[in-house]
Amino acid sequence: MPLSKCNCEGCELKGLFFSELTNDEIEAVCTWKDERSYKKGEYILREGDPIKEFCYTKSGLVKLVRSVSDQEEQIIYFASSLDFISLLGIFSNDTYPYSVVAIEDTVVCSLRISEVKTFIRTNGNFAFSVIQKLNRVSDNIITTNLEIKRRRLPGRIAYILLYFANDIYKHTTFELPVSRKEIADFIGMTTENVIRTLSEFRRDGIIKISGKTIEIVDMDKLLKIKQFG
Amino acid sequence: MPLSKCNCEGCELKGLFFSELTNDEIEAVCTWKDERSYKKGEYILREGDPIKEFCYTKSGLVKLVRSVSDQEEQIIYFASSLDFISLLGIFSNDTYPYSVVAIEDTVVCSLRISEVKTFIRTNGNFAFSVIQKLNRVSDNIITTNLEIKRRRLPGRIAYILLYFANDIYKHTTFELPVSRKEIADFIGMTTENVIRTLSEFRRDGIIKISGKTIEIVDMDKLLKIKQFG
DNA sequence: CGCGGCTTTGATGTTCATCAAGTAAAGTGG
DNA sequence: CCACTTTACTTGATGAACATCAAAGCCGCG
Repeated sequence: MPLSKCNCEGCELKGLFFSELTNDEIEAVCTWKDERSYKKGEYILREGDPIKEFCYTKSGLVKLVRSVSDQEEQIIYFASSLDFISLLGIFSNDTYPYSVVAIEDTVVCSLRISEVKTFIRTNGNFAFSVIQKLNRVSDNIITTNLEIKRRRLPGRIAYILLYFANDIYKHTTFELPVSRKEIADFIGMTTENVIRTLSEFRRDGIIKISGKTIEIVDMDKLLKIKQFG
Repeated sequence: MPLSKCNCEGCELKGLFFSELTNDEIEAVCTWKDERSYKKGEYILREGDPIKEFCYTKSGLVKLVRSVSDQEEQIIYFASSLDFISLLGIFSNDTYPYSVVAIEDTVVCSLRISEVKTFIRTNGNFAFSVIQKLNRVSDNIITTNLEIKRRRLPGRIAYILLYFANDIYKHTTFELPVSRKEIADFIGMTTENVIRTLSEFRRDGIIKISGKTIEIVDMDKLLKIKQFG
């Protein structure tokens, strides 16, 4: 996995993450930047690994997972492009409390955490920018988990289908990037009941399923289930 | 609710929150500091209010709640002394996405958010300190919610009892600061089932209950229920 | 006193997990 | 490429976990 040539100036993240840095500073960043590609299924970070880098996704889709017992894991969050994947405890822990796995081909940009920490201490605007972004991601994770928690099975399934349709793919037809089991691990239900609910939605004409492809046919009904189910 | 005189130098938070500021800077902080006391049950912040202050609890106990419908609310977290209560989205939102209510008599210290933001931009070490602390709190909330989510009713009750006993009161006998309904709103179950489970624990000789007072009698058994229930 | 909120218990039905069994799909080695 | 293995998916039957409804006791407060 080779280092890429420095092309931060053209990176779509510049405006997001580096808006507070001067071009000279960005030059400096490039000397310790590392851009890597991961295939679907590959581990990007492993639970328990020492935190050495500050990572974010340039493109692709990843899941944050933690194992809660042998054979059992809990999915914390799905992070899409331009999200941070180093966040939970990155500045307060020494090791990652979760793993990050690519669920689609993903490009990750990593900065050495020590250098990021130095930048935070010396560049207040950069620090503020980091706080804002970390804050937004944590907020998202917390809110998403609360929204899931207050719903029952059909509502949870509706929620996640609409999440992929509206937030990730911005289309009513999309390829489910996750297995039924992964949905189950995310919403805290069993695989069988995830499948059953999807089948019911299909029988009721709310969605069409063919393998991993989902088409939302009756958006209104799905929204109502999300609201009241 | 009067402003207190400036006594930050002696505040137990100095080492926690202000360790990165010089005495002169702390002096400056004091000119826009506001310390207030709240009685049990009082609202400290209200969902939807504009975020003008950066608040933390000096002493007491509060709950972070959000209303999810008429008659229904969800408890996000219990914050004890020296916790931050302004966190979720404080640097990325304009209004509070949740309310904060005192569940015991509580003293809250508030700093004007605009001044805190300025300090973050001009004092990198302060910024870093804020990031660390926000990070730790978000991490706690996320982890707690995941731990609750993966358990069933008895495990969830055991979890919250042990949380109050070990983390908050550091004693096996304590006054439950929350109603049965509030426990229910936190763990995502009904009030009746919270009561039923507590009664079962009592019948099984795991705890003693008299009103709000809880005594943990069989710690081993409670720990096992927390682990496997 | 009496009202309203909190608590408690029981009865009942719904929701969900578990177990079982079978099918489809996807990877593996010859 | 095909037999083989494994993994993902699907459906049904059953029982456990939980919500809901109902009713009554308790307690603080006006």
